[in-house]
Amino acid sequence: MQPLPRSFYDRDTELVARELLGKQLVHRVDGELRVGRIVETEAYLGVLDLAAHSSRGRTPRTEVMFGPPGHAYVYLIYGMYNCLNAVTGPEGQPTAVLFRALEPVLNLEGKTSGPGLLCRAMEIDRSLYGHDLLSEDFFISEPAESEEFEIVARPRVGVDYAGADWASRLLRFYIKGNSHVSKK
DNA sequence: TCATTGATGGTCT
DNA sequence: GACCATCAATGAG
Repeated sequence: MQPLPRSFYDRDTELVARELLGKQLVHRVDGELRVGRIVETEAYLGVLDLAAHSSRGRTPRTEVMFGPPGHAYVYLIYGMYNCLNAVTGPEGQPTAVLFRALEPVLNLEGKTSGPGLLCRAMEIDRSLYGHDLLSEDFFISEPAESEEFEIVARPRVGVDYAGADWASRLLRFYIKGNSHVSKK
């Protein structure tokens, strides 16, 4: 089990969002590995994407997205939940992929069918902001054995504020038929 | 099953 | 001061 190479993330964000499906998110906490299979993602396309935090400009919060790919963008939402993203694309292009749901593989307790819930189960919070995903305690890897699956594309969740054009784009991806996907 | 609402605090204006 | 890439509880039907 080893991290995906940085070149995996340094590509088109929509492609990375699709290819992250079926991969394994790994976090080592207190020497114990927590592992989940990624079953749902969303792509955020940067400065032009009015649903993306980075479209509001470079701020302390969005800073990491302007840096090199393969790093974690973690933010607090609604004062209660953390959300995890992987920074994608070349340095200077503030694009990222949001992790929306996992299928439990190892040492996960509680629900993982939502971006806030999966962070809670994986024990991911803002202390991991900017963390390199090519590290030995927090990374994404190929699964031990891969299964065949179909990908479904749908509009992203909770981004109506971005206007009809961006809110309706099919930038949410999930594994068809998987019971851990956050919403039908 | 669906629509509504409260919790709770960082971020940006 | 307004908004928010969420979730669970509530109540109506």
